[in-house]
Amino acid sequence: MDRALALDGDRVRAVAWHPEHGRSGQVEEFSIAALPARLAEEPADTRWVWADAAELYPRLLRAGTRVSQAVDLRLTHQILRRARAASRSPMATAADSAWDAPPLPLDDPGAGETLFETAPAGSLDLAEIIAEHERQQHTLATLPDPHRGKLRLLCHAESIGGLIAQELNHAGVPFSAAHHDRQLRELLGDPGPWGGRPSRMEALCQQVRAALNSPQLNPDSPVELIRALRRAGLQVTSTRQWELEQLDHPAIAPLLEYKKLARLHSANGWTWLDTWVRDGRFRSDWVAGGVVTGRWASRGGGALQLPRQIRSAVRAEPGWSLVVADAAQLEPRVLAAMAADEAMAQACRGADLYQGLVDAGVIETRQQAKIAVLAAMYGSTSGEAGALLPRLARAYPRAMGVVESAARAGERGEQVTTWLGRTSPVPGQWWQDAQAGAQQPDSGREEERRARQAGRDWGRFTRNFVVQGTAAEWALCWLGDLRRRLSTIRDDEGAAPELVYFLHDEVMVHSPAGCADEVAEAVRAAARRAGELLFGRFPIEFALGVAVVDSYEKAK
DNA sequence: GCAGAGGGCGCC
DNA sequence: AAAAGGCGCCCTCTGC
Repeated sequence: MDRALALDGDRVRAVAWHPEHGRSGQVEEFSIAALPARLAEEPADTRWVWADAAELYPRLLRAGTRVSQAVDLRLTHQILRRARAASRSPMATAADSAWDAPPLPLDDPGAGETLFETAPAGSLDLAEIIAEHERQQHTLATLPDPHRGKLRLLCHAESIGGLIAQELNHAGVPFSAAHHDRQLRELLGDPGPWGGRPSRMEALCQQVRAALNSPQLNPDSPVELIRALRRAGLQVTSTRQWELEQLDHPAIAPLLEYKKLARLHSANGWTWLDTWVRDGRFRSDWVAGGVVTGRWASRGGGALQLPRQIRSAVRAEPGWSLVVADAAQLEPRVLAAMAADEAMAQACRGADLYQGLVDAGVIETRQQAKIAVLAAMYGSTSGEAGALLPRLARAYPRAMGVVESAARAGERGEQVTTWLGRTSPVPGQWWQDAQAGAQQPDSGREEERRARQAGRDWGRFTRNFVVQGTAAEWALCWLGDLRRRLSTIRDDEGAAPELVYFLHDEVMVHSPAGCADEVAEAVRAAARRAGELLFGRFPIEFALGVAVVDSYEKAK
């Protein structure tokens, strides 16, 4: 049984909704404060339906209440809306005019194509929630097989992801501010007295100024820096690390060191620590489905870019462990499975796919295998990568066929879909303009070049979209199934493990030390389940690295 | 004084 | 030497 919830000020309205009979029962109304108790009365298999997990779930979590499942209408809408619009998507074959009915209440009038391009819409009332849910369920129910099953799985997993994002926000990553502070002082020196440069950075800055004979130089300004370097006789076109590394000059070593520290200072220095770390937890705002490909995003704190340099400050609490797991070479494995490429799947058997390619005699060295595989998924064609691609194409024509045809579709401006049915956006106006420009009677070589370039660029995007997006689907299923398994694990004292971090193909669980091994096994079991959910009996292995550690730095 | 663009770099 | 997908965030600089 579904039960829809709507928030209206500090009141909650709820009504039961049966998937086959439509709405049923009386509308109840109660205060927001009574919601946790009301949820606790409901059978555990109730599927809640709400506009958006971010609206209600944080309050429930603060009140100590968790829900096992809840349809997130916003996330589901996002998937279905774009799928419906795509000409070659599974949705296109569904005879469903209901989905064409615009504008849906979740849409902000005048907004761009995706809901995420706009500020969060206001909350929906109960009638709107029921109507939206009915439309979504109807759309899903009328799809032909196998799209129905796949898209249902995707929407379900996405909604669970919406819950998990809020649960991660609530939990936070265990983080030792004292340890981080010690590390900052070691690397950067003492913090500047009035927000100035820390002492080691200041010393390096002076060295650079002296070596370049530019006493006023601000090394944070690329314009000033290029000017000063040129004055010193160095022909530079940018201040990028790789370009500076090529130069032979006494200013370069301290400059590179300075830039490294400046990055640490601005991105994860004391200001960051004060802003994002509180009570021993680093808290960001996770955004499930925040990226077009289905990957997650984060708002604030740079949760998805936590530098390796500072990961030693991520520490389990005393008596607890971190169970850190990452999926090895997830994207090429996903590609092998979605292409049903048995030869490539054979090379995936083992912890190291790249070595698998070497052992299969496809490519000579592991390094070359890595370059070739990344090139296949990202669409690079030049240099060493380009030269290696024909080897892959000969050995694994099915897998290469999948990414090649996705690229060709993108070059034509068409949309592509992931394995479960997430659809890529249409190229923007700039792309249409470039194509139209080359069609004009007076268009010249420059216009044609631009159109071809835009086509190739979009082809690289769609090529990567199918792989990155399907990998995100695998990871979402992995995460969702792991969450279910964790809910039954406790140590001898009744303490429960909790998910605290998710990074595309990597998860972290903060677990009582006494059940950490059980958690590690759950992580492995969830990965196997994710593979089955997506690819059924197709024999593809998703190798995991799993570590039980006290600090994140020891995980890899 | 603020918004947005671009450079640069961290993560996958 | 630069290349090849997806991001977020900080800094500087520009333009209003």
